[in-house]
Amino acid sequence: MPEDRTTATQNDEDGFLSATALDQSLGYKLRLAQILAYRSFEEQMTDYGVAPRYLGLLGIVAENPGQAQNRLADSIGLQKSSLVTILDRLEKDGILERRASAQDRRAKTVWLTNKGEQVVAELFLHARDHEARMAAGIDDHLLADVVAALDVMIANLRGLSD
Amino acid sequence: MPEDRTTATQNDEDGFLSATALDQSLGYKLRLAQILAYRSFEEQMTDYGVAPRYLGLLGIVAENPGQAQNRLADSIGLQKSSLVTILDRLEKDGILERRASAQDRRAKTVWLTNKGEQVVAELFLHARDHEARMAAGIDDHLLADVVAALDVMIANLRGLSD
DNA sequence: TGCGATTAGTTCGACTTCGAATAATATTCG
DNA sequence: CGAATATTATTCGAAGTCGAACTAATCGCA
Repeated sequence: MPEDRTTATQNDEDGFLSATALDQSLGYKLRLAQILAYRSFEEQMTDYGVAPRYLGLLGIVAENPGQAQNRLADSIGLQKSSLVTILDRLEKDGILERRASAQDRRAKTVWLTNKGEQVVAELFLHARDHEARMAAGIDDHLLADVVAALDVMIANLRGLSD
Repeated sequence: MPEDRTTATQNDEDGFLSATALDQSLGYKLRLAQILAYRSFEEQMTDYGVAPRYLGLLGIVAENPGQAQNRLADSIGLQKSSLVTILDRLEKDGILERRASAQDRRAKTVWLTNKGEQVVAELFLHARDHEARMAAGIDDHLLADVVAALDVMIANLRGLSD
């Protein structure tokens, strides 16, 4: 499809619109990269229900068994109310389970099931492959710098909202 | 609140849970950074309705007046059906307007209003400030590398879904 | 020890985004 | 030229996330 010449445009090289004002916009690029990354990964992971979308959460539960819901929600950047239905579905799919806390009768603790551990292990293998394709052409040293920079931004943003 | 010692945990330095498996996970960090960045920015921009959330879209419309809805949706990574209510609300707030296309009776073209141009200019000033705080401690050269790396990832991800 | 403040999880209505289906229109091809 | 196919925007029900309000429980302090 030839470029639309009826209105002034600035295409990037693949037919998507862009804007000079956004060229250095971190927030915008984070959002776009995140939307595309999650959609792409979830499209490929068709046998795992909602687990691919919440692999970050599941990874944290795997290495921190028995944590409370509010801590998990905080850690992945979602509201505690959002976690209710997320955990409902992961529990229904047999990926994790909630247990009552021995220390605090208000609290629930969250644990992976045996099936959950297997699913998480498989999804991490797929995720590694997907990330290799996402990051193709970026050398390892730069990639490590990007990850470190993301950590700094996350820490800064967390500090902004205190 | 002291560390919870009843279950094995791996805290990071600010009381948020983490996981070794996620330390190098680009997808997860993109998502977390994006959630926190947008929430933080939107919390500060209390006088602008939904415009702050869609500043990326508005920036593209500003520099590409008169584009079709599906191209805008593709460019910001959302489904065309999502754009319908987004444009409805931005139009209702007087930020932009849709016009019928002269070339294609199915299509609508999207234009900023005068008010929209002003709002976008103001929001970009605020966004620049917000991004400075988000990226505090990251030197300019590394930041440029991060932006470039995000562009490569976005291009790779777009290529994966074709 | 009792009480006020705070916390943990849930509910509910609202907001944001998705994907299938639809109507209208444009394009392609025999 | 007409039928078949593809495209654009919209609708609608569903999924994902939010934030206020609520109940139950805990904590800290006088």
